[in-house]
This record gives sequence, C-alpha cells and structure tokens, in this order.
Amino acid sequence: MSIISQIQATTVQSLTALYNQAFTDKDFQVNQTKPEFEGDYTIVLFSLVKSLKQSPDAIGNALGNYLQAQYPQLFTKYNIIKGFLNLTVADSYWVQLLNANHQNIHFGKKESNGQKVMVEYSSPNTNKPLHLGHLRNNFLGWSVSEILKASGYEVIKSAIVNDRGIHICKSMIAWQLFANGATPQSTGIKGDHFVGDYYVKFNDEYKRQVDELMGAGATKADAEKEAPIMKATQQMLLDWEEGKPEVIALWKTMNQWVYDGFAITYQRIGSDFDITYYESNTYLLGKDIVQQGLDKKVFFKKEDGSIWIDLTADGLDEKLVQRKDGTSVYITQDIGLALQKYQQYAINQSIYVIGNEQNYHMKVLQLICQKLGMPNAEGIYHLSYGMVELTTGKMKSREGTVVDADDLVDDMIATSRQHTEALGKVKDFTGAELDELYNILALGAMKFYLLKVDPKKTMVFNPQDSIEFHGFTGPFIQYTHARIKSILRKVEAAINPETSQQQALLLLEKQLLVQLEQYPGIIAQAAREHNPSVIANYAFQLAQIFNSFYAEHSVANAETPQKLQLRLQLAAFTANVLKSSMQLLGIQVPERM
RNA sequence: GGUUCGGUAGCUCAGUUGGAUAGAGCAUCAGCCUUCUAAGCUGAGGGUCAUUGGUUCGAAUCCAAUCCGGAUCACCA
Repeated sequence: MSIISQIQATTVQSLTALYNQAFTDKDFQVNQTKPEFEGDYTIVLFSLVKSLKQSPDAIGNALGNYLQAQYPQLFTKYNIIKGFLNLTVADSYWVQLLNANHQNIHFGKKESNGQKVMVEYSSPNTNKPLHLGHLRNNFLGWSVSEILKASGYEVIKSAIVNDRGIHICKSMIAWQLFANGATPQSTGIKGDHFVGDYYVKFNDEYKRQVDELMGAGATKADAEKEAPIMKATQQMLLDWEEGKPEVIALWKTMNQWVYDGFAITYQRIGSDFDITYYESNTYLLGKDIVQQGLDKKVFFKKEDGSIWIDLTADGLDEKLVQRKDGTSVYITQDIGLALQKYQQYAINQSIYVIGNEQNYHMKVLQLICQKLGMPNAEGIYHLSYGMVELTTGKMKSREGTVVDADDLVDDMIATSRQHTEALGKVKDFTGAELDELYNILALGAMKFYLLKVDPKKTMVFNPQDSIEFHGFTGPFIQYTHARIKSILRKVEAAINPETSQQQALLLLEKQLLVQLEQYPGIIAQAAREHNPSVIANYAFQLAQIFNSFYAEHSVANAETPQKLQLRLQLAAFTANVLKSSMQLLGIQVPERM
C-alpha cells in the first residue's frame, strides 16, 4: 500500500474517531509537501472546514495530534501552516521500504490481472521507408505495451501492413519504366528506400506529363486524368484485383524488398510484433458484416446500390461502408479486422496507436461497431498521438523535408561515438562493446526525446535538441545508472539485506526514498493514461535526485558502517528502478559509459 | 462553417480529483573535479499561465465568451 493511501486511510479513521461522523478519502487532499516546508506529505484542511465548522488550525492540531499518537510508527512530527497540515513520515518507515525492495527488480510491477489487450502500432505503407512520424508511433506502441505488461495485462502486439492500393502500383509502374531490371541487390540500396525512390520517380514523371499536357492546351483536371503514367497505374490496380499473374509476381517481389528493408529498421529500433496483418488479406473482410448491418437496419442502401450508415444523430455525417460496385472501403475492412482480432485472441481491449489525423475515422469505427452490437466494440481505444513537426514547419515529402528513420539512427550513432570518444572513459572497450554502447546511447536519446512529451500533443523535433546528451535526456539517465553501477563495482563491502531501522535519514537520502516509493503509482498512472511521458518524467526526476545526493554524500566513504550499508542499498534500489523505468520506455541502460 | 485538440520563461516541455511564493531542461551568466564517472552538481537572471468575465476560502487547472494555431469533415488509405 502506498504511503499516500496509508495517509488517506489513517486520516479517514482519525477524523471519524475525532468528529464522530463518516469521511472518505475524497473529503480532503494529500499532497507531497513543498520543499520549502518541513514534512513529507501534506493534508489540505480547507475542505474540512465547512462540514466541521472549525478553523483549519483547530482541525489540523486535533488531527496531527491524533495521527501522531495513534500511528507512531508512521508519523513522527507535524506542523500546521495556513491550513496545511505537514506530516513527517518516520525514518523507520522509509528504511523498511528500502530493506524490503532494494534488490527487487520487479518493484512496482503488478501480477497478472487475467486481461488480454492487443496493441496495434507501426502500420506502415509499403511504398516508402519509415520516417520520424513512424518512430514516434513505434516507440509509443512498444512502450505502452511494456507499461501494460507491467500493470498485469497480457499484451499482443500487432501491425497492419498497408500493402495494396493505388500508391503501391505507382512504385511498381515507375520501376517497370525506369529501373531496367535494377534491384536492391544490384544497387546495394536498402529495399524500402529502393522502392520509395521509384515512388518519388513516379511523382516526378507524373508531374512532367501533366505539365506537358497542359502545355498542349489541356485543362489541369484533364491532364491529371489523361497522363499516360496514371492511366497505366490505374490499369495495374485493376489487373492486381483480378489477380493477373505477372502483376501479382511483381507486387510480391517489390513488397518483399520493402519487408526486408523494414526488418532491418525494426531490428535496429527494437520494434517487434506477435502478429502482422496484411491489407491484401483483410481488405475483403467486413463484407459479411455489411450484410448483417443491412439485416439489422444499421446500414441502408441508396438507389445506386451503395451502402451507408447514418451517424447524424451522433453529431457526425452519413458514412459510406460499401461502394456501389460492391467493393469495400477503408472503414469496412477495419470493422472486419476488429472482429477478427477479437475472435482470434479473445482480447478484452484493442488499442490502436494511430495519429490524431484519424480521430474522426476511429470515432466512426467504434460507433459502427457499437451499433452493430459487436462484442469488442467497448474495448476499442484509439491512442491518438500528435504529429511531429520540424522547427521549420511540417514534414512534407514533396518538399524533401521528411526526416528518414534510418538516417536519423545513423546520425545518432555517429553523435554517440563523438560524445563518447571526446570523454575517453571507455578506452578499454572492445570494438563490439563500443558498437553496442553507441547503439544503446543513440536509441536511448532518440526514444527518450520522442517519449518524454505527452503523446496527445503535437511536438516539435529540433535536430539540435535531439542530439543533446545533457539535461532532460535519455543519456543523462543512462549515465546516472552507469555511475551507480560503478560505485557498486568498486565498493568492497557487500550489500546486506537488512540495515538498521533506527538510523536517521539525511534530507537527500529521504528524498530519494520518497521518489522511489512513488514508482508503483507512476506505472499505474502511465498505464491508465496510456502515457509513457509519465515514466520519462519520473525517471528523470529520480536521476536528478540521485545526482544531487551523489554530489553531496559519499557512498564508499560513508560516515559510519551503517551509513555505508544504507547508501549501498539506496544506490542499488535507484539503479534497479532507473533500469526498470527505462525498460518501460524501450531503452537499455549501460553498466559503463 | 461544423466537430475536435491545443496556447505556460527566448526555445522545448512538466504542472495529478482546484491548494502554499507556477517548475524542469536547453540557452545566458557566476561557481565546483588530488577523494565513488564533471554525459555531473550548486547558484543567478528570465512569467500579464492567449484575453476578458464568472464560480469560491483559494483558479494555470472548472464554466462562458473572444482571439490565435493544428487536425478533420473523400465512393483515398
């Protein structure tokens, strides 16, 4: 039970005994005491004034006295300032916490709750490589999965690959026209970049043809429709849908190039999936559902044969669910896939990590599922995250301002090498050890940079800040961990499982313990809000406090043998929680750096 | 225009169900390495919490209006 819960419970009990009426923990607030006042936790008394008809001071004195008398093992002191009852929690409480948990690498994590949740994330298109926006998505999806696991859920990670449609055909046509049989192997270009290059070539050629036609007197609309390369692309899409063998063969070949490229990127950034869905397999799902919807009169048919749902009563529009030619649209396959996920895994919850530009779409998806009475409808949750913008504005592929994921990783590794070499602390590392360290630092910096901001918010990617290794960054926390490990390696004395509960704590020792004690609550909050930034902020604060402690007090040369033991435990506990919290962000921490 | 999300220090961001003098990091300035890793620590300056009104013991936080910015409102996915 957290210290705050204990304070709430004991306060409820005390108030009930003192005033002979019923209270709940909603009747007052318990906050951490501000550093400028004496005490650890504070009960705000104002909310009690009205119902008790007494001054805040009177209530505070009665309550403080009672708490201290009844729970001496918990509270040793109190003071009242302007309606705030500041309680000092007994040092023995903190030392006990330390004794019990300093070696527990599972501290803060919950036992299984029997709930199954699917997290769908990443969801790339197969016509271009991953960029910065995908990185935010991937890091979020991974981290939220870890946080949910730590909260007792069984997590299934999934991706839906958008591997069909007109955009794929564009790359294919351009390859046929311009590649002369070139392949990733023959050119040495990573497969996803290779295919992405032909997507760019398509657009260049398309624009050229449109300009040419307009130069010959065509209107813009006609030119766009009549451009030969576009007509060829549309024909190819039809051929694909009919299963024309040579088109299918090319499609499979080019997609495989992309998958090979993605696999490398995913491996580098640490993304993985328990199940991968492909739109080419799922795009026909949902046809049965459309029929069911018609039967249930949730959907209706228009004169031209197209099928719709009327969502005007919910404040939205009419939404198409099937074209007049009987082909399904985006939303339809999503409904089908949502049901398939549920049937396949019996999940209680289905989380979609998708950008906030799809808020409307996801709202419609959930509404339709609800109206159809689908069993999984209530469990759909859209983890909507904001765009990543550049300091110069938005990323635009047409203007070449997209930050490529692979380039970014390469740059970060180079930066890690530079910083590390400049400091010269790991000269005895082997080449392989150095590579591993650069990798850990580079990914740590990137992931932390993208995860430290509330997912809901649009964020700005500043190249200078992103390669920063000081301050509120991943490497700062990694460094703190490495520092602690260095102490633990060097100090001769072994850590005892128990230290005396009688000793008095210094301010910074207690601050560390107060922060450590909050870790379980932080994990719970992050899971509740689907918000890794909660963890990032927490880990940073913990590292900050440790570094202040480190500068002020020595572990190895502690004043007494008891202090040595206490601080060894404190250091180990901090290292464990830093490692654990960074792991929830998908970030490794090195033993040395 | 409808819906929706946002606006906090020069910049990037925290700020819990309303609580004490609104906090970090970066940048700027001044200090701290013969003792556990200076990728660190200590201190200083920097604020009309977009604006106005309301709710109350108390508002960055809740409500209303206004201003500014993003997203979205496809027989694209």
